[in-house]
Amino acid sequence: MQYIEIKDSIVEQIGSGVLKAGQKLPSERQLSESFGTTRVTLREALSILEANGMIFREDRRGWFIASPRVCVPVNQFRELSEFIPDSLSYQCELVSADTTMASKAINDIMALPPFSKIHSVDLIHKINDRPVGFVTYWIAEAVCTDLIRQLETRCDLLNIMSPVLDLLEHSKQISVMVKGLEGEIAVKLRATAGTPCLFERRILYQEEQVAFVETTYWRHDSVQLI
Amino acid sequence: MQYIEIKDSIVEQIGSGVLKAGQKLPSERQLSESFGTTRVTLREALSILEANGMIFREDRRGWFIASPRVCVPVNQFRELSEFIPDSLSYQCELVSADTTMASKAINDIMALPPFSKIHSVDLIHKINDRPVGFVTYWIAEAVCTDLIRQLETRCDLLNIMSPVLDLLEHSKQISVMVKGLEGEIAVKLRATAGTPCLFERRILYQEEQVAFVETTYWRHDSVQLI
DNA sequence: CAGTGGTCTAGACCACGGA
DNA sequence: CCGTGGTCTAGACCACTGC
Repeated sequence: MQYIEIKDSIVEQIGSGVLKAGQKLPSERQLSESFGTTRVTLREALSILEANGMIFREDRRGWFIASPRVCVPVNQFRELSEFIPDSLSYQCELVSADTTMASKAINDIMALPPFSKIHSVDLIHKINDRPVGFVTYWIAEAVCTDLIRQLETRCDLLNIMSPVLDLLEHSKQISVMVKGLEGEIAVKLRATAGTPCLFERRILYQEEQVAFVETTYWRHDSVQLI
Repeated sequence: MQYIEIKDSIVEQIGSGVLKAGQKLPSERQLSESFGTTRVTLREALSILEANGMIFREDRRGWFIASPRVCVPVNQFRELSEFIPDSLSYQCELVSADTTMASKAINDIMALPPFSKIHSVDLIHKINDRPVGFVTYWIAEAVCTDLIRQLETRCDLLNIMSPVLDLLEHSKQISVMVKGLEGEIAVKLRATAGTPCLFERRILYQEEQVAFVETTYWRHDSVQLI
């Protein structure tokens, strides 16, 4: 199995420090020539490293060396920024935020009464300018009437909502699994369709009713849930 | 993108009930011919379905339709058997169990005093006769001196240790991430090297010392952590 | 033993990223 | 506009599974 040797060779280069976090690998054609093989076989080797989170791909941009995973708390509702080591930069990008009638997809999870309105917010976590997490919030309007306006000037949604979240904390439901990225979310995370990712969903209840849903797709090389 | 159409076509077949959970797909050569394409492109489509946990691969055995994910509690130390729906069968297979001096790999995590002995136990969770989880336990000998002997007749380790675990529960450390399967574990889970899996580690402390380490590699299509 | 999946070759074209 | 990664073709051989 030639691709195992290629993989090991690249692992060694990373371990020895010749290849550093964030650095771009040479082009697939160059690499396959260096290893005396074809692109198909080379890509097999890269896929294994990708599955292990040692390298990652940005769609049509190439392959890069991954940084060590950032720890993300799954049981606390705290801003990700608090968990980023000083050596890395962090930025949160607001993708969209508005208040609308619940769609079918939302109602499948929230089971709201007819004509309920919810806040729907999408945002992206960026570490060292790389998008690593795509988050969607669905929040019953009554829970935080002023949310959208506040997001116009800041995007630390969990901070904004922290008083509310503290109240709801007692009945939460968390779910974590692996999913493949698809569609808009894949594009926003600069991933190709089908890239496996870590999927996390947190639901908070208020009087038996779903009040708060957070859904995050994490680039799996970037985070570790704690 | 031809492989997207192929993927969608298979998704539809699964949705419509023509393909049922556990069922084997036709051979890659047959499928690629039906779709009028090559094996490479067909495998691209299958890989996306695999990343989404809709189908899974058993090394050299073929492709199968996945069952819905089983919920696995990550915050409680309860036997998996309690969480298996009645429609599925569950079995726990003891791979190895013995008491030895801690190796380097173990000490990197447990940081034990010199010459400490630990119980080292490997076991496999099987659902419907399919191995879906490979678990390794490292347990300080003093914590449960009689463990190995008890495992000779039963393999519900968490039940056996439940009184101890209840005592240690107050200081636990949990970590979840995606990893690629490799080596013996890949073989035992009938997976090919590099298959992404859900990796879970739970550590319990006793008086600032690591007393209990549980490491699980889950086939990602099979489980959802809650 | 037949057929399968795993691995590999040697090309090709296209759309997109970045200069 | 060049080079890149994404996609695809049409084969091939081998080791293993399951009969």
